[in-house]
Amino acid sequence: MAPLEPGRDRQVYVRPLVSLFHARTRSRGAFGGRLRRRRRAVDGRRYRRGVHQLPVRHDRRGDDGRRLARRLRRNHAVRRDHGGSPEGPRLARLTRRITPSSVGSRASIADSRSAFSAVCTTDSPLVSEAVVSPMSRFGEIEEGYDPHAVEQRVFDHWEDVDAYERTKRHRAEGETYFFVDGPPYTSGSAHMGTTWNKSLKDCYIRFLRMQGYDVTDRPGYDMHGLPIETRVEEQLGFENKKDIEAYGEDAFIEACKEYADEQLEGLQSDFQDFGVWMDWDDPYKTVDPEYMEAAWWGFSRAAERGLVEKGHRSISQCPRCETAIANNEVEYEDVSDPSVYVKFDLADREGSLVVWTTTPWTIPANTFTAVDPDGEYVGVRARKEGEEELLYVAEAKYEEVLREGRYDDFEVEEELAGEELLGWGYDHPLAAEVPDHTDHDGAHEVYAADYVETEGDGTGLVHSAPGHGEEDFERGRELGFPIFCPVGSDGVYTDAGGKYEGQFVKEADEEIIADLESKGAMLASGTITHSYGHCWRCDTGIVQIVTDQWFITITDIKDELLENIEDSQWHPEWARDSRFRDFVSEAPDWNVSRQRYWGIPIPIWTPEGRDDDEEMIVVGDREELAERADQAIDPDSVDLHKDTVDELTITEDGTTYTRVPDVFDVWLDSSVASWGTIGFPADQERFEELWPADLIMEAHDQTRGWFWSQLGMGTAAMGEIPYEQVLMHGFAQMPDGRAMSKSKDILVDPHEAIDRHGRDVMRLFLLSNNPQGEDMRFSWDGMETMENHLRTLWNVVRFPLPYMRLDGFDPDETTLEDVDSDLEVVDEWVLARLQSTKREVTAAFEDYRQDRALSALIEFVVEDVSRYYVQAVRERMWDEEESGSKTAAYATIHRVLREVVTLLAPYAPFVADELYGTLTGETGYETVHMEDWPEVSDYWTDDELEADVALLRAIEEAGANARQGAGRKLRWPVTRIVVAADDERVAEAVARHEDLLADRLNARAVELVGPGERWGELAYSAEADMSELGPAFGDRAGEVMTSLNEARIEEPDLAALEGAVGEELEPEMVSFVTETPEDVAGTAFGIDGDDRGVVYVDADLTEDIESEGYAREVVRRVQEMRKDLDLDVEERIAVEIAIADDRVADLVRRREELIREEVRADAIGDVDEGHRMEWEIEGVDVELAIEPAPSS
RNA sequence: GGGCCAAUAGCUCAAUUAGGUUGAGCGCCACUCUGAUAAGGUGGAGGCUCUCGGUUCAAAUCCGAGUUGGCCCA
Repeated sequence: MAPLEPGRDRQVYVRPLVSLFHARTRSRGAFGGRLRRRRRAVDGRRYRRGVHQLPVRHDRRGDDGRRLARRLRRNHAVRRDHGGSPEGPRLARLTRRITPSSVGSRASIADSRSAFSAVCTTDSPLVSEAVVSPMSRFGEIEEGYDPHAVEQRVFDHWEDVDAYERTKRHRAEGETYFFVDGPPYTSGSAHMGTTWNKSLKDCYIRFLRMQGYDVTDRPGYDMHGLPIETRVEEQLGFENKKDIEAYGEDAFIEACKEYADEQLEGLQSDFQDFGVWMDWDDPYKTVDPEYMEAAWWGFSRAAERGLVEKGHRSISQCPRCETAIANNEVEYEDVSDPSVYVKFDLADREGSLVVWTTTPWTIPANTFTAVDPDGEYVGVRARKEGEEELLYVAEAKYEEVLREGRYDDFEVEEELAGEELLGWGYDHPLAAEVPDHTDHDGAHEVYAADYVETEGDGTGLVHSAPGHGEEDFERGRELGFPIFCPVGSDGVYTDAGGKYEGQFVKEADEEIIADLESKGAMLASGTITHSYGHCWRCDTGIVQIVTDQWFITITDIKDELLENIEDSQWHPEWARDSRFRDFVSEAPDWNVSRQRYWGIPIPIWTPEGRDDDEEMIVVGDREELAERADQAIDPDSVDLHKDTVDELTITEDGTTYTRVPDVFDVWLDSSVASWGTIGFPADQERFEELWPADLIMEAHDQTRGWFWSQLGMGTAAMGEIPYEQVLMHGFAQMPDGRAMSKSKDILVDPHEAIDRHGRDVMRLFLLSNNPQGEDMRFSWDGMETMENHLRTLWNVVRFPLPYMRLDGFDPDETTLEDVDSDLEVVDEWVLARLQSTKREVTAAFEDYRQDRALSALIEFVVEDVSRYYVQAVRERMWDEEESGSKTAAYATIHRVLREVVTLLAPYAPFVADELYGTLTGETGYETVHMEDWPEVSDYWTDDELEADVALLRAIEEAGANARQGAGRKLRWPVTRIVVAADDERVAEAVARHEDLLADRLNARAVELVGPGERWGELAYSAEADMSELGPAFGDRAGEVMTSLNEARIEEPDLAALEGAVGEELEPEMVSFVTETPEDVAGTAFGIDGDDRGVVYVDADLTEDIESEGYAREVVRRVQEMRKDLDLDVEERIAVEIAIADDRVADLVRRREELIREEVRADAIGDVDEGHRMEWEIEGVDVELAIEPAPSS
């Protein structure tokens, strides 16, 4: 790692403090004997002040002025009125003294600020610095969290300090980490799924950088392929390939490039706008010659291994695009198609075979009929309209088939096994219409085939046309048949189609059905709705035809592929083991050729007049192309697209080779990303250093896509899987659980999410979702919640700043270690919680569960820091006197907040950076993203203390509950609370923190009933432990539990309980529960579901308590009236109190002193003018009036 | 039609590698607090843990069959 940037003397390095304390172990044991514990190292070493600080001073020069100016600008723009500031009395007082009458206008605020600073300089070096630089550490931050304002400022700041470049340089010497970006396809803008994907990538990259890695972060774009071609065709108003030819290949390719570039710009700016830090100046593009060369290289390696062949195969063809498409480009949707039952008349015997098909247009190419040799078939004698026939179908299907044929009646005449049908001959039903139909030896006979199901759809006899289907094709080849396919690449019958020549196949269906009917070959004809394959781009129904295509024969290396899978780790694991492996084992050879234009040209040259794979030349890179091509080309500047390379020929040994016209399947482009992204094969060095990828992360649709294509190419070319870790996330769904769909306009636009809540909030929400395999359901509520959490953090950071500023607290001069002896228990506790939070966050991150890490962090901020710690230390910070305790609180909260914003940085990079800047000023890095990931300190770890405070908090909570149960508001003191502790630990905690408990529960006294002791007036019942009762009582366990729950006994004694229940019990089976007397409210407290004791609140009223209670009621109302008048916190007033009830009036009078003090009243007496209100307090009418004191 | 994953409060999720009386946050309602205030506290309502079977003294959890949703394959 490189803490100091070479050549940058202005860099201040703050070494992470925690790391120095690894050797120290903090003293253990439950609360010792003193409230404040003194920390001492076990090894007995003492630590000198400041020894951990590298005293590198900041040298203000160069572009620093710019930063300063920017910060000044920012600071002044956000200054707010001090008058109503919630920063506490001390600050308000000071401010007022300086600017007695000028609060409000922006100019006067600026004045007041420097005046204020000047006053504070006498005893505060930090504040004196603030005169020079108002926006130094602890500069004021906005009163409310405004995501958009923060984000705009941080964008500016990043630009000003070159934050991204600086952060990368900062890690330049770190261990390399090779992340590969799965290239999004450049059509359309970023949707929520893409946004989630990039946010995840950004989050992990930032995390890895903070851990010290030099992370490869080159983004990529997938820019070739049919989707862009079809978009451009639409724009140009084209209908088919002939239009493209007419327009000109060169021009069309250029148009595609322009379109892709345009789309790329949109994506680039979106991703940058989301706060994603990747190398946007240098993305890899699949259309760049350097990248295309990587594909050529990979393909040529596969060819060297003998894995490239040209094959006559059955493929899915899009008749509009006139190209083969891969199986995984076929999309299935429900359509209505013909459903016909056709009779094939048997040649040498009575009767016909009945077959079923939804594609009548394939009947002309019928070559044989398939049966399941082990299946059961029947011959059925059927009658209709006086005519009689013998029909052969599967036994399981005959009733259904005959019903379809509307026969009057029928009977099974013959039962026979499938194998008995083998070899039966029949007549092609359209022999006359299609004269070129197959009629070779063995054609039109019955054969066995494993794709036949006697109980599936159809008749159990399968019409087989090897020219129109993969299975039929395979079987036809096995049988040694020539393949008959009378359909061209545009889905139109060729001359081999006879009568149907020139017709588009789907349109010929009708005529074929009519012809079959007129020949009496049609048993039944209807329609059916079923799912049928369509072109993924233009939605045209595909046709199965046989053409010549280029393949990578990955089935030859299937074992190697499956082995290589083992070298990758997937998160979640099942994605690899239950899903990817299945997909890979079933994957057929990869058809990589497309008869299109916008793609990487296949680098194969074949001898003129031949186009097979016998004597092909496969070119591996531009260098080789330049060497072998007949034409002169410059390898550095040659563009490798089709329009260029089609012209090139190669002549060797007297033979001239021409390029095959096809381009690659676009999936092949991204399959080479792991080396294409690092400039291989041109750049060997980086390849050696980085390859294979350490991590990739994409959504679950990529099992069939990029996860697979990379495995295929990596294995074919390199013999290895090109990635090690895979994080497979899910899809973004609508708030109601529907899939998002751009074409149906069902979506939540990330830009809208940003408009409503900002980038940090959106990222926080996205990243709070489980990234492993599960879909993310978008939720505006969830967004709102995240914004609230950030607001809480904002307020927490904002709270201590004014006090620190006033006291000139310098976290570098006064570190946590310096104030060790002044730390109070609550400080030690929050530091301990910080350690366990870091431990949890880091572990979750390393387990690829950043969502769990985030919730641990948020819980710490909201629950522990905001709701507890800040509450607990407020009064210490308000203290005007110098105090060790106050300084200790400063040091503590500073450490906590600084680490919290650091942990938050990967999630909410904007707000984390701004808060970090405020906390560290000029002494930190330019950006939080350069920080090291906070380490867990053993020294500050204290699991026992964490557990203890958890107990105290539980007691407090239960006490508040009991209070409410007793009907006594917190404002009214109670005489005492009684804590019945179940164990020694609870008793210790209470004993030591009686004052704290008394204070927080507003009790005059705290009594402790230790474990084993009993508090009088309590009854007991029992609670059953079902894990004990179950085995002991078997099926009566439930019944015994019920009687236990209902039992009431005076002593928590097993014998008494046995008496009450009438069963023999063991001590482990039950725990006793106290039943509170009526005049006392009790609430059980516990942790993690385990009861640890009970708090009782004695709500008995005494005159003294009533006196204080009523007085405080008056105080609160006066305070509210002060607020009505918008009085300054310090402003003195006069108060008039008129109470309708004499007794209450007397009680209140006893506490006049308290009232005067609390409401800052000089006098209690008559008020003439002023603010007057009537109140009802506990049923008593009270009239109050206040006015500002005449001369204060 | 097949494979994988998911299904627990209105919403988002927990429930500790192998069963033991279902929990949290957000939202909602009521009360409360009023020097973080577009906050804080307490309580409440809200669940045949998707359905049906099975194993077991005992199933949200294990097994089988379905239903719904998502992805993938045909």
